[in-house]
Amino acid sequence: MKYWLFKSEPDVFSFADLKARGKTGEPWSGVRNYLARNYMRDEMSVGDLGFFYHSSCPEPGIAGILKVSSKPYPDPTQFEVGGEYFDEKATAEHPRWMLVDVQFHKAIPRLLALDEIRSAKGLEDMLILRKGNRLSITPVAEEEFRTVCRLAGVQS
DNA sequence: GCCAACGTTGGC
DNA sequence: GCCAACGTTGGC
Repeated sequence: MKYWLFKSEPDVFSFADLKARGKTGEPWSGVRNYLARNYMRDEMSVGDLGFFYHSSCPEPGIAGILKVSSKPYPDPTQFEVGGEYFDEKATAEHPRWMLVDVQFHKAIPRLLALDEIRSAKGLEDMLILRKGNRLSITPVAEEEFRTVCRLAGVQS
């Protein structure tokens, strides 16, 4: 089992939105970065857990816990002609972008704010804190996962 | 709105 | 294959 951090702008799609999807979950579509794609395509397994991180908003931080709920499959938005995520070089035979579905796993009692993450002992190496880090999906070490859960008051 | 970081693009 | 220019991200 691996652990991850998924970034999303809550104005666009928030942890509450994911929770509202219930067991249906949500395709993590629109990722157009190769490293983030590779994480989904090559390294994720059904049942992996991840933090849902709110970015570009008044209160950036970890808002909840999600679960990877599907195997990787082609991101359908790459085929939507005229759509925001259309990729003219992608074909059904050779899709360029792969994604997984995620679903709500567990609420956390309160948002763990970015500045708390930054000042917490044991979280110094989290990739989200790296200056200029723009990856929308980053791996999280098991120790880091447990530390965040403890700080956020989650039984893990 | 600013600015630093950094991935991508495209000319050579 | 190099590298400058450009666009995007994201915290502040």
